[in-house]
Amino acid sequence: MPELPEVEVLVRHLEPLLRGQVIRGVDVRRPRVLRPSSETELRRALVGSVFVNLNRRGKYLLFTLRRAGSRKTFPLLGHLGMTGRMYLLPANAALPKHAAVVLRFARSQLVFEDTRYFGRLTLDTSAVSALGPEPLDERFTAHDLRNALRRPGQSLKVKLLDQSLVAGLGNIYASEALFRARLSPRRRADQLSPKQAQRLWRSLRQVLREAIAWGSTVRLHWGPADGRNNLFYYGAAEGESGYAHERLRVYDRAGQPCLRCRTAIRRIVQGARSTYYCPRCQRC
DNA sequence: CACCATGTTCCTTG
DNA sequence: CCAAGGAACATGGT
Repeated sequence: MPELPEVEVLVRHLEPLLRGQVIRGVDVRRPRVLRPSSETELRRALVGSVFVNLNRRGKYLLFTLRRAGSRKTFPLLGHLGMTGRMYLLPANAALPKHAAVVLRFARSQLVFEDTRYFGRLTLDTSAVSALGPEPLDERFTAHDLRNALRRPGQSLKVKLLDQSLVAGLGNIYASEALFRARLSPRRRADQLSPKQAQRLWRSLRQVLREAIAWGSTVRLHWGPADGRNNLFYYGAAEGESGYAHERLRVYDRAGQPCLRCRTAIRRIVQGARSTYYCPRCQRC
């Protein structure tokens, strides 16, 4: 469930459900996702603690908890990796095949499910300090973006995925933002004019904001993965049939006509990952 | 069997 | 020392 918008929507959804919940038990089925925390470490910190709040930073979930009878709070860091999901189930519900960690409450349980186990749930929050600015923060300006892209010379697309420059963009929204800004993903990042940087800045924020707005209004499927792709990137809402990629204008549309000029969308590989773009609209 | 997949980190190569 | 590229992690879909 990864990029920034999905995490944001998940955080908004989960926060009111978690606040005040007391953790009675911790069930670790895949210790790998705790890295570098250990199972005993996590259990000792969490059992008896209560959820205070939940925030997002980049693609990370930041839980704040408090030990019973204490005023001091401590953080718990989550990351969904490529295939992670988090949701509440009734206390006695059966767990999915790829449940990685389960936090048990009196009447419900928080399930962290992750088929590929690339995600994390850990007491180590150090990764957050390496993140660049929040793209939707009002303090993040077009000038900041231009400076971030300035340093070495690399393609725009690859740079946008660098979480230390801007936090939260992933492979899908990086392509989408470049399409809207009409900038080539292959273009060197370090020589954008102020005007182009401004365009990219606006596009990037627009793409992320629209995705959050969309995910907030549609009824999403919060339960266990049912074998299909439940990402809201693809417009898969509960009770909806079909998976039209309507929301995405270029991603995964190789060979299809550009929505702006009808030229065939092209797929290239950059940094070992797929990039989609319109060779006509997105010139250097 | 082949290739692809929303992410991050570590290692090698130049 | 730095940047770029690749592999690894692990599972599933087409």
